[in-house]
Amino acid sequence: MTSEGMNPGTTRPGGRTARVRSAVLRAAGDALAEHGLAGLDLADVARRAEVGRTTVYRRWGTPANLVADLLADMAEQSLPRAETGTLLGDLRANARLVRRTLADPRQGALFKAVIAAATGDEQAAAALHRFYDARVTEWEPCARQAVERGELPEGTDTREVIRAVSAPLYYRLLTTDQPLDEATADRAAEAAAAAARAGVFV
Amino acid sequence: MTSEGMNPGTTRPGGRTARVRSAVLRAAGDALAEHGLAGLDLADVARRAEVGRTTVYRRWGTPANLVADLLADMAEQSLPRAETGTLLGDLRANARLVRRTLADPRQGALFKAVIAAATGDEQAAAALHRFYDARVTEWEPCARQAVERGELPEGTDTREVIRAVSAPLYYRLLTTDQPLDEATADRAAEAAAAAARAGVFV
DNA sequence: CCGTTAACGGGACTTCTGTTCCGTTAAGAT
DNA sequence: ATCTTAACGGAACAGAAGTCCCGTTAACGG
Repeated sequence: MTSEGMNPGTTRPGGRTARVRSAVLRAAGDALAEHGLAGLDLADVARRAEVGRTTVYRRWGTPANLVADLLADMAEQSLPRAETGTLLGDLRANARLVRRTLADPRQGALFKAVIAAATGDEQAAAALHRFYDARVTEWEPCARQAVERGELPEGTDTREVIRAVSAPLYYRLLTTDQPLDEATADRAAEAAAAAARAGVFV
Repeated sequence: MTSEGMNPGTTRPGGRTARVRSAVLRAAGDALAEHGLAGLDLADVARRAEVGRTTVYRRWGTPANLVADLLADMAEQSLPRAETGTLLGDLRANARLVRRTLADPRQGALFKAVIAAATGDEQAAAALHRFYDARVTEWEPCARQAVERGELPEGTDTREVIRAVSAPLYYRLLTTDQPLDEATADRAAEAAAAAARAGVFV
């Protein structure tokens, strides 16, 4: 007796199933970047992925579920952090990386869409939080090393320092029509460094 | 000859038309707060507002347009700024106000939904930008007075100081599952003040 | 290599979103 | 107060979104 309440893709995850998944996720990413979350039509995704319409409905069911799976996939590819030797140097490298990602037309649109999905669905939100957790974990050592070097006060919340770098960039992307240029990124890094040095994050 | 390409509500904006608009916007806000953007059904909004389904489709057409109109309405009610006499005091008051708004279940959900709408529609995005422009304009004098008092360096971008306060709060709301407590708000205000004093925003 | 059956995919079917039509109500002008 | 017609609202209609059925394909175990 095989358990019945099992969603498809779990018993035989390899071969065709894996190919379908990656094709669908790629297609979903493209569709999101082009039309945003509101324009995400599962039938359209199936067509782009050259996969049966029924398959997409069966395995993912809703746009939000599809986005959640896409985020789980994105969380696996982490961007390696910098090692410049100074806190400001490392934070600036991080800020510029984030800036470049958000300013890129395809990636920027994709991130916007994914955030939109997370605002309306618990599972997508959880997936998004895991994604950013992974990113912060990758870069957190920059701040920890700064504490060890004596650049930052003992007891600093190092993860919060990393988040302080990204926050203004995302805020600008979402709430203004101002461009995300490199000067903005550098300013974000400097602001985070200044606040951290002042002991705001202890 | 009356011009034909005129959308409804422009020639006779008073009386019934105005009542319909405010009822629909209120209903749209409720629906957004409850089900988020994805669950925003125009038929449902019409039912809540006790208004003809056809009317909603004719005057707004899409969820994004409805959100854009809702934002235009929200932008008119601005929250009065504080006057504590010090930069940190004013920024803290602002941070706590933003925190309270975002942490409130109804308002927080509404803001999330509205941001989601803005990520996928140009008009909604423009309306959102105007909304935040209005908010920043209301609070910008706090930073300007700090410059005049000598608390901040000459040439500081005062609007950017105000934005620096909100950014971490929105970032936390969207990308983490951590609670938006008052300590977080105070930290955001202190970080912005520290960065501004260090001359990051000149 | 072969057998079992998980997962896929095409097509018919159902349900719901959004449009059109047209009669009714009331805003604004005289 | 009266007239014109903008705007509303119910009902019928069209089209798309999503589900179900069932035959086909291929993953995994032996």
